[in-house]
Amino acid sequence: MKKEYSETEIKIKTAAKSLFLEKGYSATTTRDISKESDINLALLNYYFTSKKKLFEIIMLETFYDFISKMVEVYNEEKSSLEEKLELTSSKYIDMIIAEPHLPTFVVNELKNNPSSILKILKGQIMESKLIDQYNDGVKKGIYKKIDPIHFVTNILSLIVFPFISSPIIIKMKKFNKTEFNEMMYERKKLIPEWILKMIKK
Amino acid sequence: MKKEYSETEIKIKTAAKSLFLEKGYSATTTRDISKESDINLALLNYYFTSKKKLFEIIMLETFYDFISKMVEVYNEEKSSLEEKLELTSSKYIDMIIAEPHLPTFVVNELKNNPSSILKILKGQIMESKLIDQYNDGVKKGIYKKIDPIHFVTNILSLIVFPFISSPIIIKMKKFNKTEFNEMMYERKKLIPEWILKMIKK
DNA sequence: TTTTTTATTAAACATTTGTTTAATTCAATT
DNA sequence: AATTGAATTAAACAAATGTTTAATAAAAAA
Repeated sequence: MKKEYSETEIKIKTAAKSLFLEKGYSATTTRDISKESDINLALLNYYFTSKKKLFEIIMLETFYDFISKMVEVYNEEKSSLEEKLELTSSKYIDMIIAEPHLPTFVVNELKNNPSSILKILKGQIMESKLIDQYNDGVKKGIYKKIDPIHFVTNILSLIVFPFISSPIIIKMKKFNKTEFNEMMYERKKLIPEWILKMIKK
Repeated sequence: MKKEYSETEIKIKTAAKSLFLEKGYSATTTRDISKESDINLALLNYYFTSKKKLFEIIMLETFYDFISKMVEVYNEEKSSLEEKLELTSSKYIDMIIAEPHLPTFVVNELKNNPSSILKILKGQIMESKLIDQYNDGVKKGIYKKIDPIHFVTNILSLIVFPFISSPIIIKMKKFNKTEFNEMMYERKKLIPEWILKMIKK
């Protein structure tokens, strides 16, 4: 599954990922990538055939990393539902603070590159331990009976959307970036509490 | 404030908006717009000076429409907090179902066109009647005391993010588009309930 | 060392793209 | 009807862009 990349290939991929994340596919030129990675323009096609192929590789890897963080936690055997919520919230907020362009990139370029990339998702989330635990709670009568897709959607919404809409939030609150990040750190604790309130009877 | 547009200008704007929404600024060419609107290529610059200027006009109008829906409801004098939540939820979900590319477009192109466009927001939301009502609830001891930015953020997150991540949801649940829309109709009722649970002590 | 393969480079190529020009058509005014 | 100004058009232009070529340098194999 994994490919061994040469030093040059890694330089190209690193620069390309950074640029694609920041500006998107169309606004990034092969010359941008060449300059940023400090490699000759022709090497891009020599190693990756085309800009599009290079993009697809990066897109796949990035999306996989993005989803894996969730899938891993959701399928833990030992931890409780509450702990899974806390871990997800904490890990995702840290990850996106480290790479703020990540969510916009993922959701934005996703609609163009559909099924092939999304195959990763197959069953990994909707058949996870977390969903089992949620359904158990429903059976026990402590959680409301609603399609678990809402549950999963709400978690991701509360974590990810604030980053996507950060320019709006920053403007509304006259925040600087640090203050915005502090707001997101606050949410690490708040989101699991909110989610529990939402599902409890 | 409002400009009177000729028939040709409207044709250009309509086509441009549709394409910008679907493909974004960079991936849309002036020849695309010319073809889609069935007007001569040169007329684009004749009426709108440049692709960029045309985009800025459309961006501003679209963002204004997007925000106004919220601002209007949030500043109603008569309605209760609960009613405002229900109206916002209902109106936004209808609006986005009618134009599914809207949220991705807004959040995506927003990071490039910052302050000038975001001026619209100034005070309109954080100093709205809704926030007053929220703060009243806090004073009365029925709502938890948390920065109202979380309140506002959560509303928008639960409404908008599912649309942005619709390809993921559709894949996870093996939905078709109609089924996805039905899920969103369900959320019209659910979101206000959830939000109330989140803020109540 | 010689040969062969791989990696790297500068230049060129063919399209695409945003914009402009100059001519023509159309509509309104005199 | 003649004139003026606006609207529309086809063609051209210059710059940008993805990709390829052909030559050279470096590394590996013989």
